[in-house]
Amino acid sequence: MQTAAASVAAEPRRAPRPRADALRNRERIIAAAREMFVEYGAERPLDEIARRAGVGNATIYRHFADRAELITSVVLSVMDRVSAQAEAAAAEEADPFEALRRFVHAAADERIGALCPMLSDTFDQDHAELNAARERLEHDVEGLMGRARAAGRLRTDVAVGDLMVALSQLTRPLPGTPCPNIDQFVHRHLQLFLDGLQAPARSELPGSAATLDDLRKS
Amino acid sequence: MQTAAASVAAEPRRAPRPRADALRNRERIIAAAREMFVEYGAERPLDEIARRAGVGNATIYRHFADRAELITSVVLSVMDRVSAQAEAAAAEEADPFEALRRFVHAAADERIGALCPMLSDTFDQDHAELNAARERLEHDVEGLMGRARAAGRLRTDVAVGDLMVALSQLTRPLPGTPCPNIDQFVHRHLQLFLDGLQAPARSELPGSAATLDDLRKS
Amino acid sequence: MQTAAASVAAEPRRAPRPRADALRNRERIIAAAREMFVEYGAERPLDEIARRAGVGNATIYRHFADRAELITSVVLSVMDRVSAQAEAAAAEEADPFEALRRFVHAAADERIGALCPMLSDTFDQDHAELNAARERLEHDVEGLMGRARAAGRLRTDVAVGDLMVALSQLTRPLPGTPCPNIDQFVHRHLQLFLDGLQAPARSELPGSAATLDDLRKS
Amino acid sequence: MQTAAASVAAEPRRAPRPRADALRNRERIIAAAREMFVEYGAERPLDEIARRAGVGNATIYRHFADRAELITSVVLSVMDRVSAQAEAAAAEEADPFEALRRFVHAAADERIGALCPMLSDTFDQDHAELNAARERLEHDVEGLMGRARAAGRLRTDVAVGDLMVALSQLTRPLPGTPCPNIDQFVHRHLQLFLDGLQAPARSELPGSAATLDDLRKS
DNA sequence: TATGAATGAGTATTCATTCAT
DNA sequence: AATGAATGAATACTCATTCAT
Repeated sequence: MQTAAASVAAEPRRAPRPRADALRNRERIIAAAREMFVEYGAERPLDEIARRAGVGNATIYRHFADRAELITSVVLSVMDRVSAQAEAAAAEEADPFEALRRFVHAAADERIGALCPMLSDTFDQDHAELNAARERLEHDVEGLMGRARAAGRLRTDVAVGDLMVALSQLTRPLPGTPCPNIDQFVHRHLQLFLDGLQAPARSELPGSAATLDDLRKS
Repeated sequence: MQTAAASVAAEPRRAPRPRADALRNRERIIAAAREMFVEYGAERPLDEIARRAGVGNATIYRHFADRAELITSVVLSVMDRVSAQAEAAAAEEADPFEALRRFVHAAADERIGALCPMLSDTFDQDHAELNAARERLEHDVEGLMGRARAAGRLRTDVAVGDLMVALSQLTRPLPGTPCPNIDQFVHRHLQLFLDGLQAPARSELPGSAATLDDLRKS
Repeated sequence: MQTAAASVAAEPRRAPRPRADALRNRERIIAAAREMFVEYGAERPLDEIARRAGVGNATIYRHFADRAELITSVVLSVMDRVSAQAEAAAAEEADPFEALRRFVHAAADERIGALCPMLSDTFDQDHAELNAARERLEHDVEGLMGRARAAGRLRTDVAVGDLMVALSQLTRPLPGTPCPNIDQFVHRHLQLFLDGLQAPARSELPGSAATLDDLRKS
Repeated sequence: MQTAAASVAAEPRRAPRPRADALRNRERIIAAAREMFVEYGAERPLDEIARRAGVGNATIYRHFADRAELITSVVLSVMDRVSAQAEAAAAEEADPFEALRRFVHAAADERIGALCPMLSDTFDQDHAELNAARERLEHDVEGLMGRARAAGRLRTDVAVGDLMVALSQLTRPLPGTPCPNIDQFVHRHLQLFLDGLQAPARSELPGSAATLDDLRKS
């Protein structure tokens, strides 16, 4: 997207338009890394990601300055997809709670668990693109929850932070385990959790409702 | 000692009563490792565990042949504590669903998230003590769920594997953050999940109910 | 390269022609290890071998999966050279006992003492290439000894195992000393030993003649 | 029990006469170490030597300041035994060459191979007791060789250094190999070497005859 | 540009030696 | 005096990153 501006040609120097195969490699690497992160966590050898992407190891470094930058790119890519799912659910689903439910399951399928490195303390939290993506996602999810709450379908003592953290936790890969083992459980757990979210509340919750911002500072 | 040994002749090797300080060290190491596993997963440097336990690195190896043996010991220790909590809840809590609820929150406090390495594929699944501990725990939790189900308080489409995995996932701390940060959420999430478990079921679950055994083979 | 690969589609993996400098490093490492083994045995730190070869330590692992594989490669390399010497002596030396004598001195110069790790119990005896090399060497040496025996120049109560072991032992340098110190003795000792091998036998030998195979199993 | 030793009183201070069991332990340790050195070289873990001797590891340090001192003690013990064998052979064997032959085989049986650490460069060569032992041994062997030479039974171009080095080399354990494998060969090799030593010489030797002193400086 | 090779900084584990009982 | 436990200094091996082709 930063290169999009240059697309009209004109300037002969500067960002010399990426070659088609280079772009393809970049996407392959991100995709391979996303699967790797979800299945095994973010600590896999880069050589393995390279092998899985079908490129040489050094090629990763041509596209991403270091491991941190690769992780950031993967996270951004996943947030994009998840936000898009939230927007689609809001646009296409009439029933407000069903929209929320659809989003939750869709986020799991989009590998929202690959966001987990975002929560590590080695992760650079102050990153412009990332903040924008975070705000977009928070805005989308708050919209979904607000509508459900307004319709009396969502209990009133939960906020967006509660949902996002639980969603991440329930879909996180077990470290060192291939995903398939856990996958069969994920949608069951999400469904149970959603049932607990419905109004009327069946119990009183300890603590207090949290937003995404609470997460970053706490 | 020398002469004492000689008197019994060539005895194969008597277990020579562990020294008090050695026992203390052993427990400290297990405790440090448990916290480490819960917070960061089972792949942390052993040197860090040693530092946290306040012992030299090699001391770990005096007590545990290698990393695998340490992990096994931690897992066993946690399973013991969690089973004990299940049994206490069953014995002391009159209301069947309240017994289950109490167990779930207590298991979180006992760091049940430290069981996650058990699910890794490098973990030796065929271990006598471990199998015994697993059976005891499963039996205990099935007892709690059975009573709640019989009393019509627990939805009928969930089994022990569903509960244990969700419980582990929801109580795992975010990597790189000290526990307290997440702790504020954990009991909220568990409460929401428990609300979703109550009868009557508010939705239909995908997949099918799973036992602990399913986890090992899947 | 990328596109080249794509053109052949999903080829299993073509052996990609080793680079010249990589080959050079490989040979340097083997040579350094050979000297090390001869002087100090096969238990020296790999870092030391790396330093002596003038490469980084990790480079050893790029070429050899682990210490065992390095040892095997060194052994194979030495066996090759020694076999070549045996064949040259047989081809070029008219007098049968002189051919044997020439081989013995040449083998010492080829560092046959580096074969000693082959006799350790941690050494993988069942290795295809190794068995082939062993058979070739045994065949060559038996040829030399057979001719000398047939000519009545070699005593009849010795076999190839006797010669090879003594040859290895007598040429091993004293640990901790640079080769030259012992070298002045080696050829004297070999000469004395060869004199003892000549027919007619001057005494009766204890035990019985041994082949190379006896070495492996005993 | 431990005070029993002090019972004879007299001097309350100063070298309080070693206790019987302490002496026994000391001998056991030396014997265990000698076997270990011969079988596996001098680099075995001290814990293993302790176990083989049937004592605790720290007991070794009560008797020997460090590994070097233990090695020295073993070497001294072996030199003693070998010198005694040389003297017995000289005294009891009428035929001069037979005396030499008997000594050579006896030295092998006394584990003269355990002297090999003496040749390492980490070994303290300037040690009073050791020098005395070395001189005694050299004197004894020179006596045996001198008599055989005077009787015209020993070739005239060899000296004591030639014999001692070859003897050590031929009886040295292969590193990492249990002794039995090589033992069956040792006496055959020695016999062949002795046959080569006999007069008349069957070939001309390269280099020149060497004494034990040449070894230390070369 | 893409690659295979090289490297140094890390981690697991072992071992000689010291300490507390 | 003897022991079992503890420790820090090695050593084998891995991996992120840089270099040469």
